[in-house]
Amino acid sequence: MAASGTASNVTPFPVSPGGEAVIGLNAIIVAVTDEVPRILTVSRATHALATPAQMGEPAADADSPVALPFGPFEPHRHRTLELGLHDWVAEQTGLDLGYVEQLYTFGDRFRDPREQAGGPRLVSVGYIALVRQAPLSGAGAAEWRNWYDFLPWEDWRDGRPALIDQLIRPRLESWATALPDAAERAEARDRIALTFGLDDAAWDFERTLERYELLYEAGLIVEALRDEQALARQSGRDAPVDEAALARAAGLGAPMALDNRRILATALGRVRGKLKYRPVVFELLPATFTLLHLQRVVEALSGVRLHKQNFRRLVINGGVVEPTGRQSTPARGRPAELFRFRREVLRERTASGIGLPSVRPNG
Amino acid sequence: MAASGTASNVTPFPVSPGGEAVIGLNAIIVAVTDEVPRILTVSRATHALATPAQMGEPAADADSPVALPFGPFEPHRHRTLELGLHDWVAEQTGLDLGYVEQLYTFGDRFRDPREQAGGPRLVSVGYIALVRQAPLSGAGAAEWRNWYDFLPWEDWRDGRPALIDQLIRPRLESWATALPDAAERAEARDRIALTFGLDDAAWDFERTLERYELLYEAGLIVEALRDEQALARQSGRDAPVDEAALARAAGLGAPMALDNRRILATALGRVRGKLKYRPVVFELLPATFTLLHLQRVVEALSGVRLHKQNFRRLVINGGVVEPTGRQSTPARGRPAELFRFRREVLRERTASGIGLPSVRPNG
DNA sequence: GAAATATATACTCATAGTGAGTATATTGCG
DNA sequence: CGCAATATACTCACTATGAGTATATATTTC
Repeated sequence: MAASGTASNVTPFPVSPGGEAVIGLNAIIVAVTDEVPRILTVSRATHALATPAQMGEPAADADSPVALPFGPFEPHRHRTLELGLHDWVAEQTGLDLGYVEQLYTFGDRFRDPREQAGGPRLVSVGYIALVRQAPLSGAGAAEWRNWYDFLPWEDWRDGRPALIDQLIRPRLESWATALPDAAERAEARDRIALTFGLDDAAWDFERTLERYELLYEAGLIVEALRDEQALARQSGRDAPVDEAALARAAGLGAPMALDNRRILATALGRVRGKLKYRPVVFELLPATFTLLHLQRVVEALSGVRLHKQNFRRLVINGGVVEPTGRQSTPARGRPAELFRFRREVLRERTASGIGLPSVRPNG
Repeated sequence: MAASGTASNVTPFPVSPGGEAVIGLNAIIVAVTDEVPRILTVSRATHALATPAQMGEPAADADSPVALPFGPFEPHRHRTLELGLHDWVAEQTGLDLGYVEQLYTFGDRFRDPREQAGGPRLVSVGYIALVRQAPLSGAGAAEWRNWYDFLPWEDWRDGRPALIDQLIRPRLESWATALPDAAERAEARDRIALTFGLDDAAWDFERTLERYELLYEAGLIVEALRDEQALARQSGRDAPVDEAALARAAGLGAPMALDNRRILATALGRVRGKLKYRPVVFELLPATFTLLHLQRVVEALSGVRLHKQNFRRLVINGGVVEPTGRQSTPARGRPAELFRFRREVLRERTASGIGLPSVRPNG
């Protein structure tokens, strides 16, 4: 408003008549190494838009939350949103993104806290990129982090994570119990069991966003407490910091700047869903790989273990891979045949993904 | 640039440093009546941003292309993008949107031709809305149009549409033949057969965007000729209107303003994909319905015919619907039982959609 | 060198799901 | 009544899936 309120005198285009908005681009850059799904993060100090100094806040200290790579969208330089992303990711990290896919556009009020101080609405278009390796360079202080550091309840490869029974379940239940209305309480308990695969409900590894949102809503997440704080402070209300709640929340994964952890949850769900019906895993693998290697990457992303023999059958009979004739040279055990991705399937069959089983009640 | 170039003097926020961009919202509002999938369109004259008069062009005449409902995003009024959409759709059409889902964010250069004349980049966040009925009111001159008016090659309910063999195939093939490189030609022919289900390739009803993009790339679509014209004119090149090509292109569906037909193709693919794994059809149906009614709606959207007995089995065994005990009163034939949607499945099973078969080579 | 360990690969088998039918049941209508 | 039109039930072959067992080929250990 302040900035472009006079725009209508210059051009006939209505420039955000209801106030100002700026467009940014967020990159969720994914790689899998050593059976760990990793995402690229930047320290908040190097985060283009969210530098605390600009807000008059104290500069980012050691344990300031990390953020997803972010860059402005520059219409004059870039023909498309995706090309814009490609360019500044290359500048900041030295990575040349291969497979890129639009994730979602995030535009909720106060997702950038500076909006409370009269700043513009920050609308971010999020993109998922799948890359092969992890040699970083470039201007930004980027770092690869384990995806499950931020969403630790999502990794069921070693069975149901202990923190679900030890921390999440009791806290969610006491939150549900504290709800005013009886019907609301019942519905909340239902929702808890279903989203987290408790009792006789099955674990659905695609419901990542629902789980994050439930935890956020119940105030069990650092970001939820932080945002509540900020809102209270803004509206002049008394806002005592609940140190005990903060300490508890710290056990539920590492926090991130702004709503970046929500974006991460959205992205994980999207990637997991896509695995099932499009052969996207291969973007994360080298040109040749063993079937176990392929399986481990799928497991790392989906967060569940798969039946080895059936996985093999699925992937071979599906025609998604073909043998190279060469063999791996493992440290121990029998060598395995090296396979390559059959690029042709990208155009052939419609549903050529990597099949994933539905996980039964007992994980 | 002109408008908010002084923004940095007022606030510390980098407002589109690489030039200007404005955010808009596009609504793809879908209903199915009389076995016809319909989308809500507005005449371009009432289109909020794209009024030709604002560009000094001649006012919209009778056969000016229609457009998707469009509205600005007003950060001050609206907490979220979706709520903003909800509000101006209600104002313009009187519709109260129920199911709404974000589709995609479109931000390519020159998607609004006024950008060539120095206008800002128009970034549009598209939303799909599924609604039940079609009583229109409100300020805008809105109208329900058959979705397949714009994408006539997508409706295979009566077998492969004649225009694929009569118009699309020969024109695409002569386009492919005219390509300079031999490898390019071979690849193009391959692509044509695969995207349109020719020869021994199967028809994949989800590849709607690929088909539109192929037609656009081959210059067979009115919009492609129009955009090429505009670009040529802008760069000062000689731009003779190819009336013959335009006349031919008119046979391939009704054109739309801007890139709205591309948005429509994207949306159709999304809806078709979603039918398979989420029970979204019911947003388009009344509270109770016969199984045939349900099937016809699915067929209308997917564009293919389904096996009645198997559809019935799938939908009942899947627990997606439940009988009401009441019966329909048909004009002819045996009355059918009325069913209702089992809302519970939204929370229960993960994959409770309406199953769709893969269509075999001979449609 | 034999046994133990680790991994790869082949094969079986019960069960569920899918595609394509046939058969039968109800209605209105001439 | 006989017919057209629709609904509903049931069959059957085939394929896909989940969960195993069995066997092959490497390295490590004793």
